[in-house]
Amino acid sequence: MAQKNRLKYILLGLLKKQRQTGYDLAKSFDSDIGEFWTANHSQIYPLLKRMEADHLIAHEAITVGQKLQKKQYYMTSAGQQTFNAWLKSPSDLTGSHDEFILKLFFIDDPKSELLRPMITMQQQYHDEKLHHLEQQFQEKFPNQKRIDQDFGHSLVLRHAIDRERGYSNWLAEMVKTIKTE
Amino acid sequence: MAQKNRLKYILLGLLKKQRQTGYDLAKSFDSDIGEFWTANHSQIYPLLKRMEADHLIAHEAITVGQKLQKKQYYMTSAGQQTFNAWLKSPSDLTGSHDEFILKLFFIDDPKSELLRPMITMQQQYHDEKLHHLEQQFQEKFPNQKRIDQDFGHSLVLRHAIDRERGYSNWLAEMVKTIKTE
DNA sequence: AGTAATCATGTAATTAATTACATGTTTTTG
DNA sequence: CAAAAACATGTAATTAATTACATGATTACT
Repeated sequence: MAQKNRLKYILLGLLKKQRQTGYDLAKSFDSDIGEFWTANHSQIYPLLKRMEADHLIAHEAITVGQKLQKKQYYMTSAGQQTFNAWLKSPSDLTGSHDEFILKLFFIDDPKSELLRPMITMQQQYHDEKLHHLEQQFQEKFPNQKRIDQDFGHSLVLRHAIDRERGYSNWLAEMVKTIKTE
Repeated sequence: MAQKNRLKYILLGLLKKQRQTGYDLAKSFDSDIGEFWTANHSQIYPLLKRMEADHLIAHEAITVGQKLQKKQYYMTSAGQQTFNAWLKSPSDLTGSHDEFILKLFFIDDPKSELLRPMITMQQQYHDEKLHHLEQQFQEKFPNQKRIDQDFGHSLVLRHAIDRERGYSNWLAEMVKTIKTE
């Protein structure tokens, strides 16, 4: 790929909240931000180096225990600026790649016997996903105070929930459509 | 990137409908399939060669006019099998990358003055997109007959429209939320 | 005290995808 | 008929991202 390197901005955004190590940053993709973006440590470590060379971030070496060396990264003011500029820039919307939709596109026969099992599988996935997201929201935002503290995150989660509901409804509608056909 | 090479299956799916050239295939991404996937000719031509080497497709050379050489690609039975196996396989859902959502995630202050212009921009984009998609649907599927002929495509378009409506509603809700805050 | 899990950081090989470079033919339009 | 637009096919350079390889330290558990 030769994408837009959005990971750079994610790392900046995460470092803005608190200084942390590459390991910590990588972990974020297992939890909160992982809900809608992926990255692994082998991509993160080299990128952090590059970003430091570009003076967007810097690090402080910390020794833990006897020998273990940690690198606490933090944002520079140049990084701040770059990040803010990104927030204000127009967003690229061409990245939505839903493989199921893609498959569906190629089913030209409404009576195809492939359709029903495909939809069932998808329903299962999205139901689970919806349930998971709702749980996440309750866990992370049980009250208004928490929402105000991490507003963007709450909006994104809410959006994800909305999206899953829409998806589920659409799948259910589809089942009805092919049932009568 | 090292993605799942879904383009391979797209090309197979398109060739299944009719034999065509790499140029024709590339053009598909400017119209119908371009609604939700991107690819350019410099990616397509080499991939077609590789797929032919793998015996998923084959081509027939056609001379147009005096000199122009076209390559009409078509699916082999092995290609058919590969394509069908893909349709039946579980779909990878990790590819949804909405940059706006990503930005939103990092706005932790509900009173941030960045929020409103960001949303306005996004609303404009999605309203246009919605309008475009609705037009597309009317153009391509004016009656039930057309829908039955290209069922999957109609479902996908309908889904895209649904999604845009959901997105617009969510954005509108968000505006209300930040207005009162 | 031993061991498993987690913390912590990197590199190498491969593949996917974008942008730019490069060339020539045929058809349409003024 | 000349020019522009569209047809047609490729390669090169670069960047992004995944998977696998590689190593070692610290903490938690039994």
